[in-house]
Amino acid sequence: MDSSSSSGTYSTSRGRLSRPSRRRRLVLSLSQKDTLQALFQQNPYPGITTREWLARELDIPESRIQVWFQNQRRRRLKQSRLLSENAFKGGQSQPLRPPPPEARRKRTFISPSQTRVLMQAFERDRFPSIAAREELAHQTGIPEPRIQIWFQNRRARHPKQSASGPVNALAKGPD
DNA sequence: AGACTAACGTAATCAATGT
DNA sequence: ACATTGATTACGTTAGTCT
Repeated sequence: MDSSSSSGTYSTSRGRLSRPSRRRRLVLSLSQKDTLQALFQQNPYPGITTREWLARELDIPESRIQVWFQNQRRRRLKQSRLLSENAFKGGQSQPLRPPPPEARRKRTFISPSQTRVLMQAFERDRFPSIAAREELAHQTGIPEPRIQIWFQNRRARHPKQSASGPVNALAKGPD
């Protein structure tokens, strides 16, 4: 399978018998990491414009850029905590608060018919694999990263209603 | 085998949109 | 005002890469 649509290399899916549920892991090149680190130093919270510019510049999907920044912020926080584990005397050690300057991604509109497709898929499987998500993306025309977010939000807001419990567990007891 | 880290999970929250 | 819901965050976990 190709694996060469970008300058980044993807893992060669070691022929796992169980179908992979995650997307193949991206391996960043040295120069890609360089650019990411440089931009991170300028702004650890890049907006959609910067992320999309980076995505084009590095030939990496924007969603992967976004995840890289999420992971990198965490690495930085952990690291700075180790450095200042007991040397917190100078005052607050700059909690790296998020002053979100740049604009977010514009809200994606999902039509009722698209929502129906997603709902049906959700009932079949609340944790769709990358293949399933891409299939849904193809069916609906919604980008796969947006579908992933849709499922995350859906799971959080519609918790499983006791799969093995009684069907009518709506009434929370009379008062 | 262990370190590193991309991918992915939840929970809370921000924010746009519709009522 | 308020409900709904997409987007973003911090933080924890899973799993592929590399030494």
